[in-house]
Amino acid sequence: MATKKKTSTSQVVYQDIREKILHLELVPGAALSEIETAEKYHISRTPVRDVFKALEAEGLLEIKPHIGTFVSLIDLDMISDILYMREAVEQALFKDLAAAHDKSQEYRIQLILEEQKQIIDSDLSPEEMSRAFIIADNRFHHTLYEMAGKKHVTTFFGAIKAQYERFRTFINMNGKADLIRLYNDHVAIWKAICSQDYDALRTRISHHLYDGFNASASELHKHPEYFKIPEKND
Amino acid sequence: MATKKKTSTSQVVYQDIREKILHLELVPGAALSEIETAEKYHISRTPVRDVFKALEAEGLLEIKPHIGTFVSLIDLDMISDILYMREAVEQALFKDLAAAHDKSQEYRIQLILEEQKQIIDSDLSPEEMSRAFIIADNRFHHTLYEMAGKKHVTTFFGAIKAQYERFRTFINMNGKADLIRLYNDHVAIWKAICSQDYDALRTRISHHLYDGFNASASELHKHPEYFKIPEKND
DNA sequence: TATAACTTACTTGTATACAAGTGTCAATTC
DNA sequence: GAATTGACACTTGTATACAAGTAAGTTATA
Repeated sequence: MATKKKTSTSQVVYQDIREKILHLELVPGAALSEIETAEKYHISRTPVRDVFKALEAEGLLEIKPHIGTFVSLIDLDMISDILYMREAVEQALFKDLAAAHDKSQEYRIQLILEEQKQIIDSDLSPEEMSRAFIIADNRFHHTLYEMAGKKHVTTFFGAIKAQYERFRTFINMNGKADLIRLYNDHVAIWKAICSQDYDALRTRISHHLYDGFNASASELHKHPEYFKIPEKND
Repeated sequence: MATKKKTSTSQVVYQDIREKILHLELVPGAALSEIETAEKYHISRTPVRDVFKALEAEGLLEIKPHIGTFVSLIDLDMISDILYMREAVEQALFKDLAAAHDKSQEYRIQLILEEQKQIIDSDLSPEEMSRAFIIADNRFHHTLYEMAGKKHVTTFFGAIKAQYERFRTFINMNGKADLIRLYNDHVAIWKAICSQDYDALRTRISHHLYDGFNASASELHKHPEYFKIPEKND
């Protein structure tokens, strides 16, 4: 659903544009032309259209027929709902995992946590560090899903998480302090799962996802044009 | 994300093929040719490709380059995970809704429940009745999401629910008895929300989604070729 | 007869010309 | 001068020819 193994040509273009959107090199609202994009990558409009359609399905582009193709605006309302769903699922799933905990699999999480610690302690540039940590962050969550026997949860959240990661880039929630906070959350969550401390688990999960999101309202005024205006329907 | 307002031509083809897949007129594993489809609808390959790509993104088609395009197999493992996520989200969301219940909005759910009752009591054919009820069923859930201030949850589940509805067609979980069971669940859930009976709410939700799914294992042998074989990786 | 190589018919991928809709801007008209 | 009209440049939508890869069937060969 999210992972596509198309032909290498369009695959490269897809990944490239996708990352440019997620890293805000292509800002929300920016116009993309099929012809210009085709010339830029030395391909024809056909594979470009395939890429645009795929990115539209992911919610990263908006194709307006006969008008143009634009990078979608960030929808804070949607991100809020995504985090809500993710918390609800992780509350249930991590609780189940704690109840049916398999010690023979502990090494998998410990390896990931160690990797995250090394990333934080490394001398990578801020950008490289945050990108490396995001990958390890996703692996932490997805490994827990898999250990709970719900590996398809990864697929679903992966498709919609693009929205959230773009927002995370915008508020620059990738400073070292933020990464350390996330790492400490991961350690605490894992410890709570192993020790079946359900109260601590619930508390940690409820803060893990939302804290960065809610602390960022002050950043929004810098580029209000990046954000979708909430519809005031009825 | 899920709802697309493309040009009418390809929109019609998209809806038509999508419904044929969901209603098992196009069975899992069946081959679809771009050229044949184009000739059938009197259009060219280009809009057909657009439709195929959209259905692939939805997980209903599988495009194998230079080999063919096939209706995806039903992945029971994935459906199980979908139901798990949906239950987790609805447990949290309906609980929140009960806690912050707004009586001025009760009429909206009551209208939907009344509509569902009329559908069941009508003299529609079994197929028409089940299709009408599924629409009203979706509206029930989605209205509750919206009342809880989480309307984007609808978008998210809508995209992945296609998988589940196809399965529901297969096991023929659309007999009058099933519809009545679903309706009674809806009434009970709504009553529990209004009366803030959290125990009853939790119990009803946990059965509402899973009961039909788990009771259907005996039906699977009829067409084992429709189902994806679980990968036994490591 | 068995096997290997090749022809062939099929698939999707790509390039490109043209159709059709949209918005801007200038010229025309009142 | 202001409003309207129309030409034009731009966009994506569509049709179609060709490229390239796959698999099966056939033929030739050992």
